[in-house]
Amino acid sequence: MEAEISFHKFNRKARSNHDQVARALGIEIMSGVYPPGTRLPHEADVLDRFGISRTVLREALKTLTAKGLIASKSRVGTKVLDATHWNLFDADVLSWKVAQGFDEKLSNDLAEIRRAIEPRAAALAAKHADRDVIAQLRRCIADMRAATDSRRHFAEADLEFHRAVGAASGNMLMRALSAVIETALVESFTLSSPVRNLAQHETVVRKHERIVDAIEARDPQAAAAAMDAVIVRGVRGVDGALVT
Amino acid sequence: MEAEISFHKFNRKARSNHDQVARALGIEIMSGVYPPGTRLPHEADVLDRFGISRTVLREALKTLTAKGLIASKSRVGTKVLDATHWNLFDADVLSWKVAQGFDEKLSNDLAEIRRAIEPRAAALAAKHADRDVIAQLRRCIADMRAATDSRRHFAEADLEFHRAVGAASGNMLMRALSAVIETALVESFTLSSPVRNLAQHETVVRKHERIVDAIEARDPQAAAAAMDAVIVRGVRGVDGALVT
DNA sequence: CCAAGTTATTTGTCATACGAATTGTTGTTT
DNA sequence: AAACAACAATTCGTATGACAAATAACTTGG
Repeated sequence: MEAEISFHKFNRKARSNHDQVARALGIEIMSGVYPPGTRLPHEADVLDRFGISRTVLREALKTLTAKGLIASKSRVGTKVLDATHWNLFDADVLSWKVAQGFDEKLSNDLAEIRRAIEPRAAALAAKHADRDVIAQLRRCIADMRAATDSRRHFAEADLEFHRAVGAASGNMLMRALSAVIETALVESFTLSSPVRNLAQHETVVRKHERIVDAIEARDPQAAAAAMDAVIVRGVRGVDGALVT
Repeated sequence: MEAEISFHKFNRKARSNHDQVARALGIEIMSGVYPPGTRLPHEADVLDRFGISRTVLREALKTLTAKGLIASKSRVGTKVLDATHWNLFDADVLSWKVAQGFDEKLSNDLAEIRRAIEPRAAALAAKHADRDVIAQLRRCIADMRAATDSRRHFAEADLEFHRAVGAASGNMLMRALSAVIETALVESFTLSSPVRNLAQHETVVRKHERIVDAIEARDPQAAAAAMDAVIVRGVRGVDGALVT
């Protein structure tokens, strides 16, 4: 029980009790501690382990069920579902996945999705972006340029830009998708944080600027191309891998 | 007698109590009965309304919280979150959204996402699809061709094909995304089910066949183009709107 | 040996009580 | 009178114990 307490302290957001339990179990499922098809320990055991009441555990399990990780049946127990059922586009699930291990495969998969979604979002934004949206994008660029001090600050400004483009697409689904993906990327930086020099910093900012220029010029194809360049650069770059 | 009353409310899975409550509240939130920022009724009122215990309600609310629809704080109550927080790529949430009203906007948004994701998934599949995957895709085609009796059968075979392509991409995230989107499309058919004649049926099947041909020929660009053609045809087609 | 009924186990639901947190109120002080 | 601080009320969070429902495993009669 003491071990669990110390584990909880690593939780950044010390939220309510069942959220911590859900996160702990979620990460363990991702890690393969409980492979798909197997059963979780009985309620009593988990209760003992975390030192919580049954109410809390059941709410945690309900959260995991809602996110597609597990399914409970009477008598047979709660078993871990196949990975195909996991809601990977849930911010929490993706966060757990990243926390469990941000390997190259996941990194590539994320990049593929980005290359599929974001250029099209930029193209859509170019079609019907009003002055306010463009001003907002410019502000994001300014924030990126100003964020020379901390790598985390830059990542957050970058995230904000890409989220804004997703929102500017006018497509609810694209906005949601961009938001989840960018959040996962930012979380991954907290694990592995390579260094970045100032010259590259300015280069990356310029590349983002070209996206806004294309959107303002109402040139969908150019916007898409500029966005794709930013993502590809991020993927292949030795330094800023996955940065943009 | 009473089994046929609801379209797909209890049609799908007459699951446990809290799932029904969660679904009911979820659809109401989508419908704007409780706009973002406002508070849900007090626990006591909802308890009364559904005639359930507090445990069930709390598990239902926990489910909605896990899907990003609501957030609870002590003393202030549980309030509906802004639509930006909703996990639209959760199968349930998307299903509720479709059940609430499948308007043209949502239809277009879905098509945009499909045009972004699926061609790239097909291209990836063309890069590294083995014999088994191709055989599976051929089987899906055969199912589609055979499904001349019921419109629903055809939709399900179609769904299976697109899901298989998503899986064949080798990208976990794309597979998950395709699965959610296609499921939402199939659900939308249960609401509006236009008619389809045999000639068009065969045309659509042929178009799908071209995708598999391109994948088998390991031609990513052709695969992407063929997939895009299928989706665009579905969007613009007078008859099979959104069918694929 | 088989089949139908029984039992045991595990999740699902209910009911009640108390704790924690926050906000509105009220009383005190300046 | 105004500002501040202590308090109370309200609402969610957690704990606890009991019972219901469902089903896998067992038992028993044929």
